[in-house]
Amino acid sequence: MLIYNTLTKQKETFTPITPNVVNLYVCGMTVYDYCHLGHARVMVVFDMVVRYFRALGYQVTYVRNITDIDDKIIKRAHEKGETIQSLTEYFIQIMHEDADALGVLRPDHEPRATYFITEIINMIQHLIDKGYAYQRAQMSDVYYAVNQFKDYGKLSGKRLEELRAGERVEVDTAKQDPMDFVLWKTAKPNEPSWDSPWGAGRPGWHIECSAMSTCHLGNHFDIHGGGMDLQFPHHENEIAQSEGATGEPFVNLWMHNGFVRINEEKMSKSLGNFFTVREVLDRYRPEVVRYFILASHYRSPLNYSDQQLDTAKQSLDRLYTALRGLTLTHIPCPNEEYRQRFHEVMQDDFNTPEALAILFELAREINRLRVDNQAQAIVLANELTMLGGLLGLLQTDPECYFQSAEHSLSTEMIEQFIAERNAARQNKNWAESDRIRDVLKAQGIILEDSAKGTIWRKE
RNA sequence: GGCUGAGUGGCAGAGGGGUUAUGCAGCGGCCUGCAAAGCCGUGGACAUCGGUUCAAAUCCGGUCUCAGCCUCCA
Repeated sequence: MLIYNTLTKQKETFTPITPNVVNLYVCGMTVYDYCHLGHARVMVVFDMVVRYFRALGYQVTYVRNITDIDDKIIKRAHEKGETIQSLTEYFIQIMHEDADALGVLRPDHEPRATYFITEIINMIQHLIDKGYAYQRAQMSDVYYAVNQFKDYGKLSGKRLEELRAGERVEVDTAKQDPMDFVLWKTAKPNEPSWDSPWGAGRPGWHIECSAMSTCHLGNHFDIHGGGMDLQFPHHENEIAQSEGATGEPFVNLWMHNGFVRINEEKMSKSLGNFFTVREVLDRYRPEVVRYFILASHYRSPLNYSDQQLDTAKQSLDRLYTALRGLTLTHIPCPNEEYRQRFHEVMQDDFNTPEALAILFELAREINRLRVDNQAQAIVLANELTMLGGLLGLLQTDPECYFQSAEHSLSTEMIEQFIAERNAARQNKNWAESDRIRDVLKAQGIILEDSAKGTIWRKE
C-alpha cells in the first residue's frame, strides 16, 4: 500500500505500527453551520480510505472529532439567540444526516471537545511543566512557546523566521513570540467556560485534537487526515503540542485532501462561494455526489459545477445500466483480472479515478456478454457490484436506482401507458406509439424497447 | 515576499521515458418500425523555452499562468 505522506512529500509504503491495525484520526467539523461540499469531500474521501483498509483486512479504528466550542460557535449562538448546546446539537444531527445520505459510515468515535476538557487541561499542564507553554500573568491566556519545539514547521515546510517576517496581524503583546498560539483562552464575561489551574476559560482550537487523538489512539498512531488548509497552522500545532507533551512521535503519516473549488477558487465559508450538501442533494441523488467526489483523486482540486454533476450522473447511470436486468448470484468471479487491477490502482495512493475506469471496462464487458452469455455477464456483474461496493457505490438495486425517485406519474400509470403503447406497436400504429413515448418523455420517463420487452427509467 | 502543488484532447479527469486511460460530448457503422440503451470503429492532448537521452507529454532547469497556505476555514 503506497500513500502520499505530507510530512515527507512523497508516496511511502504504509507500514502500520501494529501489524494489521490502522489507527486513523481525521479533523472533522466545527458545528455551527450546514456542511458544505468541502466537508462532504473530507467525509467521503476518508470513508473510502477506511472502507478500503477494512477490505484489505486491516482492523481500523477511525476517529473523527467534532469541534463544539469555539469563537464562531459562540458568536453564532449569540446571533441566533440560542444556547451553544442547542446550536451544536442541531448541526451535529444535520451533519449525521448529510453523511448518512452520502453513504459515509460513522467513525468509530466522534469525540467532542467539550467532553474532553479534563484531558485537554492535563495536556496543557504537561506542556507547561515541560517548558513548552507559559502564562504571562495570573488569569490570562496560556500560550504554546513555539521556539521551544525544535521541529516546528516540519509538516508545512515553513520556517519560523519566515513566518515571523510575514506576520500580518498586530503583535499580541501577551505572546513571547508572534507565532505562539493559544492553548487556553481566558473567558470573557458571558462566555462559556470551564475551571482550570489558569482560571476559567476554554481550550484553544488546536489542543482539542491533540488531546482527543492521543486519548483514543495513543500517543503515537498511524494516520492523521484532514483538508489541505489544516496543514498549517492546525496540524503543525498539533504536532508541536502532542510531541511536546508526550515526548513521542505523534503521527507517522499525514494525509490531506484537496479543495473543492468553484470557478477555480477555493470553496469556503469566508469567500461565501459554497454550496451546502443539502442544496446539492436537493438536485442530485447522493450517490451521484459521492461518485463525483471519487471521480477525482483525493489530492487533486475538485471543481464544482452543474455540468460536472450532470456528467457524474451519466457516468453512474452507465454503470447501473450494465447491472440492469441481471440477477446477481454473489458467487465470486473466477476471473481475477479486474479485481487485481482494481487493487493495484487503489493501493497506489487510493487512485479512485483509475479504479472507476476499471469499473467501466467491466461494464463494457458485461454489456458485450449479456445477450449471448448471460451466465458470464452475471459473473462479471457480481464482480462489478463487489468492486463498486469497496468504494461505497453501486449498492442500490438497479431497478430502484432507475425508478425509485419520485415522479409525477405513479408506477402503475407508467406501466399502463407502456401497455397501451405496446398494443399500438402490435398494430404497427407507430404514430400512437411515438405519441405515448413522447408523453412519458415529457414527464421525465425514458422508454427502452428490447427483445425482452419495454423497460423504463427516470431521466 | 516565503513555502506548497498544478498546467493533458470540446468538457471532465488518470497516467507518465518508446505501446488505447476512463466518462461525457462528436463522427461513421451495427441493432431498432423510429428511438433509447448497447456494441463495433474513429478523430482529437499533454503551457512554453532549453537540457539529458537512441527516444520526453513523462526526467532536469528556466519562463509564463493558475490555485493553496503564511489570518478562521475541510
